[in-house]
Amino acid sequence: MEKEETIRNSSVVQVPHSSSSSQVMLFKGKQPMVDEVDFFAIKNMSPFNHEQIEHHHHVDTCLDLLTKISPSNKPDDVESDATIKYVALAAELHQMNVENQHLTDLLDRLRISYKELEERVLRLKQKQNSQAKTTVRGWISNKVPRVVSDQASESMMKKARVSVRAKSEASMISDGCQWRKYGQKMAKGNPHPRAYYRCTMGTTCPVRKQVQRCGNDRSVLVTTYEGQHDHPLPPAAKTMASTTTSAASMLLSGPMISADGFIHPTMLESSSLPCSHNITLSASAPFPTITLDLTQSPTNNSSQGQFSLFQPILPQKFMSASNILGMENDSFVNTPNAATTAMTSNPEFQAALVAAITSFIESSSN
DNA sequence: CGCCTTTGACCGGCGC
DNA sequence: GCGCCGGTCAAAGGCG
Repeated sequence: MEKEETIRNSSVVQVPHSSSSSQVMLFKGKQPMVDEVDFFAIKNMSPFNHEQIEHHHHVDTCLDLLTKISPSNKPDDVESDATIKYVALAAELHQMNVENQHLTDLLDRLRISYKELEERVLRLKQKQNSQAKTTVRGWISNKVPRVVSDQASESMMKKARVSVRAKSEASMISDGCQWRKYGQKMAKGNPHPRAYYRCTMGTTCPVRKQVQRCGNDRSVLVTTYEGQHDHPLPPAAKTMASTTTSAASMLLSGPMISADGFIHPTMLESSSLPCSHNITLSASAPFPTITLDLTQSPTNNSSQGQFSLFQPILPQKFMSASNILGMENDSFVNTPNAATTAMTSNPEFQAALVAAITSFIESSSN
């Protein structure tokens, strides 16, 4: 009750930011007129480091919503409509705060897991080196499991796939890119053919995608993306590229790799990640695949669930996942490694991605 | 004519 | 070694 009262008596204003996104600031008590707000003063009042706010672009998730306020500062009736919106926003911010805590915990566990895996790889390398020295002419038996090299890891990164499941009657979802079909095959276990496309927006672009209807549900179109674009993209395509690239990076960044060195798709499932049912992982050979399931949503149903990906409404929705991470810029597609590194280093990525997708689906249903 | 799709052939990886 | 399978190639044909 105390928390709810606190939220009701809090106000939120949009604060212009240097980037394309805007900041949401929460104020205690009566909502100030925007003209009266001294943003620098507000930032200085924040219990958080000023520079931290500037760099993280998501101060909203860090605000303390539990602070008590004086009853004399309740908003009056004239402001009730706006207050309702503020309350909704404040509640959302609080929810994000909780999710942030969950993800922080998850990140801690992943760090531990990564550390253990790193040590294991190191031990295996040392063991392999010692074996090579003791073998005639350094010959290594192919019976000895080979340690994945850095080059192999890089190759694996390129081979990582992001699969998007969406309800659609169209033969192909619109994702803002230009594609050329170069093959079609019948895949085992699915009565529907699988079509192969390559990106034609760049002469040397390595990005490919496969489109196939789900064998169990014909209304579900499964689009699998592979590779990273090597050319500038239009905004709609950029949002998709950033989403799939970061999803692939998330896939390979370690969440599903445990201390024993093997991939465990169930790790995310058992984690505290919110909405984890929307993201599934496949460790099946030869390529690791992350699946973003857009067919299942609390507000989704069979009659409203059909949509085309990246209609005009979508860029903003997916952009929110990029914006919240402060990486919405043109250089992104040309610096995938840096971008994905930045993205995976941010524990809020998964929640932002899921939130963006969920938000889009909800918008499509309305 | 250029670009696209179609479709059978071909290739390489993998399991038996 | 062989067959299966996924993925790609490239010739042929369609379309604007």
